[in-house]
Amino acid sequence: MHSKELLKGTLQMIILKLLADEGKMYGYEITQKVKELSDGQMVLTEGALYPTLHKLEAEGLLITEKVSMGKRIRKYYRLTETGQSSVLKKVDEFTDFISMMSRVLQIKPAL
Amino acid sequence: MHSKELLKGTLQMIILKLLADEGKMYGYEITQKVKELSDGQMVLTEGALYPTLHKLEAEGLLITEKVSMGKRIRKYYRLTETGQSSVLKKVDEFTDFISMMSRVLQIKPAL
DNA sequence: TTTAATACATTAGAGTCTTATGTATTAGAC
DNA sequence: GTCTAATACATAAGACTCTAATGTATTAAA
Repeated sequence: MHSKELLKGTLQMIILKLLADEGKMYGYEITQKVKELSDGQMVLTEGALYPTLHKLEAEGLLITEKVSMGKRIRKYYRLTETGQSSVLKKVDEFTDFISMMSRVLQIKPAL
Repeated sequence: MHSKELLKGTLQMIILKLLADEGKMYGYEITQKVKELSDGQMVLTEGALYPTLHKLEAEGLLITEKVSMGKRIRKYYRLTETGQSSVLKKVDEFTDFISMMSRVLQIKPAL
């Protein structure tokens, strides 16, 4: 399945939505959760994930907290208030996008 | 609504699906049909449309037919057999994408 | 007669992702 | 005990797709 192009523009929303549901997560945990929820269909690459996390942090949607697990460091991410309102907006936009696409393609996707 | 990033990767499919439904169309007609079906929400720009049409033609999914309307020339596009089977595959991939995203985001979009 | 719509097209640049590469720790298999 | 896979972070070059800008030309309508 090379529907990878369809994933463009969804990564920010996925990260934000997962954090909204889970409270706080670290990068690697996000990749595993996405893999689990999609039954292995969707695999986030680090080259996409980390730059996106850093960007969302720089934009003030996320804040970080470093936690030492022995010698290994985990960087937990959490939504800011701005981030919380942003999730709602992005998910709404996505459902609007789906219904628009269904109309343009003239299909009725069964969920 | 800046959900424009979500549109990435959907243009080829939209063009192919419209041609599958309509038989043959010319570029400008496609932009108008998309605008109509999406109630003005989706506007194809020429910079995206024409390169994509040319690419699909080069890949053998479309064939063209030039028709003179007085002094103006219209270039009609039509699916090849390869194009026809490609549409089915791409639309299937899109519905799979939607159901996968619904699971990952843990939402139930109402259509 | 001038503006908007029709109709084609190209190009520079932006944004997002993939692929490749790098470092280091920890758990488990043999 | 040692090697491999999994865990955990990160950056960088390049590909791909789109936007915004620009260009040419015809036709309909105000």
